[in-house]
Amino acid sequence: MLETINERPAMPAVPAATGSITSNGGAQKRRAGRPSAAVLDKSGITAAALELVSRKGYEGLTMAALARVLDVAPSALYNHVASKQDVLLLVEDHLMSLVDVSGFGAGSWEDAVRTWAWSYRDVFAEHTPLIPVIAVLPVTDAPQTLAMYETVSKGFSDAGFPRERIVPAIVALESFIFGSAYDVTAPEDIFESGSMADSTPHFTAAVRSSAGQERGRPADTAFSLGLGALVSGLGALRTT
Amino acid sequence: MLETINERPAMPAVPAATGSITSNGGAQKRRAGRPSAAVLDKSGITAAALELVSRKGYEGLTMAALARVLDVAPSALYNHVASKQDVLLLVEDHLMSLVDVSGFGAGSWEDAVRTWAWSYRDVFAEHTPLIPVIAVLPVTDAPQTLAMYETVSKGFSDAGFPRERIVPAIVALESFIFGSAYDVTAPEDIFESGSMADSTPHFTAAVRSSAGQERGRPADTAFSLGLGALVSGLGALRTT
DNA sequence: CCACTAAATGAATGCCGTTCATTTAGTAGA
DNA sequence: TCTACTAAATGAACGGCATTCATTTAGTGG
Repeated sequence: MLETINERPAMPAVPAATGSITSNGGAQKRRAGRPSAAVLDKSGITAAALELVSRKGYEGLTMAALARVLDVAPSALYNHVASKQDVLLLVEDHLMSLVDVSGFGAGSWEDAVRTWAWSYRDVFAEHTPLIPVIAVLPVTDAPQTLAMYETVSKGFSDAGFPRERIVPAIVALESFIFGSAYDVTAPEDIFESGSMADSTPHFTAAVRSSAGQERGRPADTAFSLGLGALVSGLGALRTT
Repeated sequence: MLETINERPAMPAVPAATGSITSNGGAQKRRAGRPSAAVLDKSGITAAALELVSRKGYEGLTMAALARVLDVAPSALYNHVASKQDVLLLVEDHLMSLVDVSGFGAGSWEDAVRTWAWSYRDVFAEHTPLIPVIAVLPVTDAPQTLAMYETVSKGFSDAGFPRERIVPAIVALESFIFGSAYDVTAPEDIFESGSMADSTPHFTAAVRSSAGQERGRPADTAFSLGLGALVSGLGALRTT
């Protein structure tokens, strides 16, 4: 019965951004002698990178293309970011503000986790090239990411999780979410065994059988199944 | 009590390879006029790529470097593979033969899944750049991968899984495994919130608390926790 | 010995991220 | 108003990358 309590939440998985790209957080200290009309700043670079990605995908996100969008020479970008990796970090942190954490503090812990997990997966399914970046990104450099973790941690704590289990539980859920985000991008026929079908009878039968019965995308079925297992398994760790 | 039944299996996670790199499966049809002493073939390219990766990592795996290892001009590689992506595919499929599926058919379904999952994660934790490749790789082109799926599918089927649930269950486990493989590569201090610690009290407390109590790598704790939840949750789908 | 062919060659191409000496243009203080 | 200072933009260059292609090399069946 896992799937019946684990349907996708009805709320939009990707609600309006809570963190808009307006400024770089006041970190920029205006000092003597500085020209007032800087063409570039981190928030502008972030916005341009996001627009470029949505139009051309991540292969289209090059420093040259980014500079062209901003009507600037490629080398000018290096006055504001240290590397292309830095640009990816900016984008990644912004995306974290799109993840829906509104369920924490509102309803049950289970519902909150499900809403969070679905929207988290949906956001990064569109941005899988950033997933390797996240794995290496120290949260210090990523205020929006840190804000998300704070909200989620509080939600777990309030739900009765022992403090020392909170981080491992979140990490386990995130691992599942990132892997599932890749899964969304897989071609539909990825499991067609083709000419070797004869030598893999069990697998071929399983593939055919699941393909027949599916409502919606295969990736959604697997995500729903795994998320249900994780929510009930991890939920059992609560002490209250 | 999840963790007590979910300890890492005592068996070596990465046993001796069952599939050695010896030939290209007899796919090469010798025809009239062909010179007998070809310097290159797919298995040789795979072995060289693997050696290169283990010595220099994936940044070191370039077509030029690969050609140098094989004592050949870079362009010569293109007589045997269509692209660098093709090389990655060859490597990826070989790695699948290193995943330990010996538990299926031997002990309980739970133990078999745990052994498989730990070794699967361990193999790809050393090869995270291949994870995006797997997501797009049709199994047709990957005989070792297909062989693994066949063994695992049979294991699930014999354990009493309804046919239509087998593929989604495997996909859910794999998603968790891939995400967890990234987690292994994360720096230890990735969650140090640094100067922003004051504004994230719950998260900071959770991080400190888990860091204190950990036996072994943090990634292992999270993997153990999530795997336990998945195994018990998915195991409940069995009908016998 | 010839005709054929798989395979290796090496030069060239185009794109990439990045560097750096130089120029531009605004501002604060005299 | 002039001068000194500085952040930011410039454009040419660099080295590395995957990939292409006309050409050469060297075995083999007829």
